[in-house]
Amino acid sequence: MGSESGTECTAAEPHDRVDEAVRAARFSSRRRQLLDAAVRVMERTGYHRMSMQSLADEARVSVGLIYTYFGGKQDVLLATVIDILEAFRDRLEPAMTAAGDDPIDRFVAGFRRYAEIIDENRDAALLTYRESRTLTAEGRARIKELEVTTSAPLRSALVEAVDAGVIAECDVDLVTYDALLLAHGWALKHWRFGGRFGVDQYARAQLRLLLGGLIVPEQRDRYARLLA
Amino acid sequence: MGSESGTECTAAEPHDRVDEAVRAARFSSRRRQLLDAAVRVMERTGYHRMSMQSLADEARVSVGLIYTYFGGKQDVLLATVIDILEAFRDRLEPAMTAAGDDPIDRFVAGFRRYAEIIDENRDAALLTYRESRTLTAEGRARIKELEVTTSAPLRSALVEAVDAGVIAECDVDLVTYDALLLAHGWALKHWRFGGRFGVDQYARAQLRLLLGGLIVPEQRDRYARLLA
Amino acid sequence: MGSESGTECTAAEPHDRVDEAVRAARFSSRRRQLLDAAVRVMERTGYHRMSMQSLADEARVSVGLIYTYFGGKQDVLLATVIDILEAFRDRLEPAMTAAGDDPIDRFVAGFRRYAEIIDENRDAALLTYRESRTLTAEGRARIKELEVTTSAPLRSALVEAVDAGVIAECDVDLVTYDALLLAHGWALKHWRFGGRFGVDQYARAQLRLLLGGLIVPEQRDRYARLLA
Amino acid sequence: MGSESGTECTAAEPHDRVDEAVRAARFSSRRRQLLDAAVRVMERTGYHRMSMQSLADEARVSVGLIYTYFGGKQDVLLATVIDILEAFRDRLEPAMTAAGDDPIDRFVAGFRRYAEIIDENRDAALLTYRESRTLTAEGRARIKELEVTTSAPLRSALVEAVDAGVIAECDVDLVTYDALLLAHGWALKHWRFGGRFGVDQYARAQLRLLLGGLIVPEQRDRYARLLA
DNA sequence: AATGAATGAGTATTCATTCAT
DNA sequence: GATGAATGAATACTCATTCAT
Repeated sequence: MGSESGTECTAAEPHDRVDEAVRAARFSSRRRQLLDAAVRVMERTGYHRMSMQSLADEARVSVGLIYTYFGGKQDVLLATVIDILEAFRDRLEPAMTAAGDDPIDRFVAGFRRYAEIIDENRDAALLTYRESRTLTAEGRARIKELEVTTSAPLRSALVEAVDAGVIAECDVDLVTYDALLLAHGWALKHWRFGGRFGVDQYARAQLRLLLGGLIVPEQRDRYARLLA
Repeated sequence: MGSESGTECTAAEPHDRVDEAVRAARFSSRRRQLLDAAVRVMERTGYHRMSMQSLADEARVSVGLIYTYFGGKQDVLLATVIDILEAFRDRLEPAMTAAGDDPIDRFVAGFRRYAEIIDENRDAALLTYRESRTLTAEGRARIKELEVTTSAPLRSALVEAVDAGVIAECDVDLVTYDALLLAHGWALKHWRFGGRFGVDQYARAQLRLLLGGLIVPEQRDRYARLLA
Repeated sequence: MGSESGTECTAAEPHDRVDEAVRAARFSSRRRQLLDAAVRVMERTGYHRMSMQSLADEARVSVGLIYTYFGGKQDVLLATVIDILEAFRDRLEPAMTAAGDDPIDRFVAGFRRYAEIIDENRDAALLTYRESRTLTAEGRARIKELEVTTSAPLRSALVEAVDAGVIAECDVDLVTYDALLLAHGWALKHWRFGGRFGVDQYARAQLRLLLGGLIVPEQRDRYARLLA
Repeated sequence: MGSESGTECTAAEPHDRVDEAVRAARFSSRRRQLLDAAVRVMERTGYHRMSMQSLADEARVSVGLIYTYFGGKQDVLLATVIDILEAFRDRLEPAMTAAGDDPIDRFVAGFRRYAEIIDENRDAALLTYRESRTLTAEGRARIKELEVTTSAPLRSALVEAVDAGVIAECDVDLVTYDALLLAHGWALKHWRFGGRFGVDQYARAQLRLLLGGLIVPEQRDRYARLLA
């Protein structure tokens, strides 16, 4: 607390700062632990069947502790969904940047990475669809915002491609959304297509469909490898 | 069944047949009444927040009566989802048949009708996505089956189109599924695109995307009106 | 419900009326049963320690049923307190009327009856004091109102006595309140005085104190039996 | 006690005595700080709604610290009530002594001071009534004892007055209790009379009532100023 | 067939208390 | 002495389901 020492206040501050940092780190790691447990439980049982007790058990903590880190059950859901969406956001751009300057290449890389992430978190990815109704209007608004942010890089690539005359004029918002929807389709219907092929093939097939009609005839040869 | 009539035994049979028919009709109409009420309540509150009491209130019956027509709350959900899917199934084929012999025309008509039905029952259409986890494995299996049946006409049209060499070789199951998914997209993101355009335009845009890359170059002129 | 019979609707109505009456009676008796149980439990444990389960057990019903008759735990408290106050209100006036026309006699009779009722429900009578803070502002307002209504006959008797010149000018509201307070004192300190004397003597002693200073010297002889 | 000092054994004693005094003072001041905070919180929310966290917040200490100074929540309540009663006890006698030798004058001074203290701590004064049920039998016994101690000076004055023939024979315990009860009435019904008059007037009115009937006719002139 | 009163298991949330630091 | 993170028992309230009428 506010120590009564007069001279050592300069030394006190960094100590407090460290203390605070340590505390913040502990707080974060607990939250992480709880969010991870929440995803696991919800994958097993869905949000509604998840009891706070089962979440506590999964995270190896007491029920009460959950309420130190989250406002309540619904807040756990919101935080979980946000956490997932942030993972998408944070991992999409690097993959696209690594793909070079060509907008189509970047779009393709982005879509692939997106599909891969979904494949890694198939059940988690579906929480957004399934439980959005459960959230408050505020929570839903927050999520819609994040969805827009997340999809921005894919959208930018499309805009560039249109500007460069590589793909035909089209409603980029709609196409971006279609891409995300088809990517989510992998999680939604994995029970049906999972046995038939892997994510890679799924992504390739969907990209062919998406881009097949969009890339202008003159550019088709250039992207033949995608359209084959 | 065991009616309490004692004296009219001989005349009973034909009478009972009529009775039975009347009874069956009443049974059906009550079920209809309840299913319609269920859809309305679930549109408002979702399945989990729907209490049997609120369902009874909406249908203007007593709670107890629901259990005469359904096995329980989950059974109401299953019946509701099945009811919706059956509506899809029953209304899809007529629309496609009316579109003539051309497989592409039939596919287009089918997709449009599908999108229209979704537009008419936007919230109901999403129940499938949202609440599938709630159902038992058996219920889910039943629904998957119905989905396949429902989509069969669209799939057939695609197969025909491939056989006729109008569209390129492709995974027809996947394309059929993509079509359904994009149609559902209208319900999923109505909040985003509903203000921008109507179902017709939405369907047209999605069809352009779907077919743009599939119709072989030689046939493009013929379907120019779709691809413009 | 709305029967489809056309001719017998005149017969239907009285039936419904009876039905409703029966239902209302059942409702009342259940409420009574629950309120009585609530008083018993609260006498034993106080309001805060009373769990809904213990209330249900005491009333020999299920927890859920309580919520059919009351809005919740706090509502049970409010209803209990109101019930007690209504008993006071309903039993006070008859006793006073029976005492004749003399305002002092009526006041004395009222105070005695009041003290008697308190003696019969010593713990219940204290709920008002103890738990008023627990109630909502609305509930408290309701109770204050009832307190005023209940004490009205006592107040009227005092006003009459002042008007008749039997007792000295004074703040009748305050004296009325003092009377009630001293009556409640019997419940509050029964542990202390209960062994020393009975309610009758308690009431007599308090009346002597209250009236001793109020009755004007000229009238003292007339009420000597009270002041002895 | 067993201090961890090892080297300074010989010099230890006087040093420890100082230490102990300092420690006791610190202990007392912390307790004071906590009791004051407790009164403030309970005035706001009542005992049951007061969480240990809110008490800690109010006192600007950690939850854990409370347990160093009190046995638990209920002990905080007991200590608070005792603290209040001790304040009454400690402030009553001086006021009465200052009033001189006349027993009536002393009683009047005592009652006035009592009412004043209640006015200063209206909510705290009610804790005794409201939460006595919450305490253990032991705690309640302790409080009853203190109440007797506190009221002793008032009682003595009455006894003297009776012995001096100034007031009529009466149950002094009861009258003492009535006096305290009427004084508490100020806190209990402040919402009703607080707007009408101040404590002074309240005390005067109640004293007139209490003494009006008790002071023997021959002495009335002498105390006319009280009975006017 | 229809009612709705009654049940009671299920569950989110709170909060006094402890204890490692 | 002091902290506050962690515990877990306690409990109000909900609601699917049953069943006597």
